[in-house]
Amino acid sequence: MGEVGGAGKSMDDIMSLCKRRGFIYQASEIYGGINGFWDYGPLGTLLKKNLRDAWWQDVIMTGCRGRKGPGGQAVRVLPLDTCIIQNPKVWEASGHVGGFNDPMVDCRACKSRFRADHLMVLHMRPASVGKDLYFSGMGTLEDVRAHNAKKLKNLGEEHESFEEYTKINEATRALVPCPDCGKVGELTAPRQFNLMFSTTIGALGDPEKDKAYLRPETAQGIFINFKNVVDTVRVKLPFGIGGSGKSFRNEVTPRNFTFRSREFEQMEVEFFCHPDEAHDWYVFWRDWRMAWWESIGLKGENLILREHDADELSHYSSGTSDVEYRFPFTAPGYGELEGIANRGCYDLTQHQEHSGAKMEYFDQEKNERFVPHCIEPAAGLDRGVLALLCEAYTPDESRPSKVFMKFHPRMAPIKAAVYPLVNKDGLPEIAEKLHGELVARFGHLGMIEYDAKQNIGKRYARMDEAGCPYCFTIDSDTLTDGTVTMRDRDTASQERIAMDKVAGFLAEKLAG
RNA sequence: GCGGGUGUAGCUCAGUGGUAGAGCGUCACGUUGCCAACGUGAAUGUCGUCGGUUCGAAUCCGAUCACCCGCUCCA
Repeated sequence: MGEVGGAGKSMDDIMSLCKRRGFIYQASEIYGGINGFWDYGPLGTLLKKNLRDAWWQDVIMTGCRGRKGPGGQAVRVLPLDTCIIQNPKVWEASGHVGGFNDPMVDCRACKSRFRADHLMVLHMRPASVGKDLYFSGMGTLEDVRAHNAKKLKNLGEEHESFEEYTKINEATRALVPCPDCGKVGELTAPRQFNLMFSTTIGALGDPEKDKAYLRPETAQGIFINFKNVVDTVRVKLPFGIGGSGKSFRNEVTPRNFTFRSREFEQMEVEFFCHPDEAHDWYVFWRDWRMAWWESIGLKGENLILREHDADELSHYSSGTSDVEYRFPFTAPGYGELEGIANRGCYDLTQHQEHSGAKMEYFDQEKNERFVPHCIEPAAGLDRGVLALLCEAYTPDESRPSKVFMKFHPRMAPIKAAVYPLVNKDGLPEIAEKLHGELVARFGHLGMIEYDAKQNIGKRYARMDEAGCPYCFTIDSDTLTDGTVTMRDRDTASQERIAMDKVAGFLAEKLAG
């Protein structure tokens, strides 16, 4: 059954439309699927491309669409395309290898989580009790005894064993109490949490010795090339480096359609500046990124900019905001589309320490040497696509399709459709000519549909579900006065416009 | 990872042990000509997968996979 979210839309209905119209398919579907992976169909691929292209155009190619920076200067962002696989030391420096590599144990009852190799189990069989007793805690034997002091008070000093939870067999684990809540049998088996996908380099590679990782974020590729860019491109601080690409995370629980996928695409910028300017640039990027998502059709109360509380911030960040969208499955809450973080000099410093390469920037005018600070606007492309799909989905009982996809024209996979009202009387020839002209001019932006089959209502209805914003229909009047019917998706209204004005009309609408 | 639910045609679903179904969509032909119209016809299925019970399984049992929901997780 469809769960109706805050936006009043059913995720089940959206998913079924995505399949039906070729937006998104389950990956490896004919083999039963694969958890956490999704493929894009023809329309979905175009939608995703349009969103990615808009980001490239607006962020990289036109420097925030010409918006002035906090000091009134033009914003410069350079493109970069780095490898999914890098030297594993990159991920040691970034902190992705390490902390989360240890086996963990969860308590199902109180939800506490413990390092399995720190969790110790004390096994006793006191004569006074005559059966097996188990106690748990962290640290040394003394620590565990102290932790369980009350219970151990009258049980003496003798014990059968004292060992790591990881060394204990499954049957015995069921008898061990949680060190926090004391409930027995609620602890899970030790589990390895490694959110990075690993792979082996070389056809004869050793799985351990030649181990490498698929990147969990594109950002590190930018940091490790910071010096290259500074040294080989005539560029001065402040400036950004950005790009888009696939990243991979072994999510504990892939969920919510494409929202939390194990393979996903990011659009990230690292914007480098003087430490004193970092906060102003953070505010700039935060506000502009919010405005950008609004500009492509995510508006109103479904989109919010949320500043992180102090206790949410990473230890190195002095400010982080999320652009969040209220998806049907998060409502009344929100899900993150993009995080804008003031990361200080953390990343460059980490790489400087781990690699030994100097990450300092020398400002000749001020004769000042420093490690730049960095603002990171990091967006999820697939999440953006999902938000566009959810936002566009518009139930409408009054129209034949019962639903239409209200994409912003700039995002729409199909930009326009050209139809002869009837498939005779010379109309197809005129329609095909107009179609050809529109393809030549707008084909690089999206599909231009042509269809002469079936009645016109059916063709309009199909375009409603595909989210095509404008249909142009050639009829017998076109032969005499040169006008065509422009049918608007959102209002289903019709208007006659001169055929030679169609391209100009479309150009204006698609500009965004 | 835990708990609950679901899985039959492209989509929505019916089918509780005995020949695989419906509506919509798709395609063809005819008619019509500005909103899935009408008529006629057609194509489309590893019944999620594997195994078991049975003379016989979409149906009963077990395992497994996938998706949805609630917790958890999201460095």
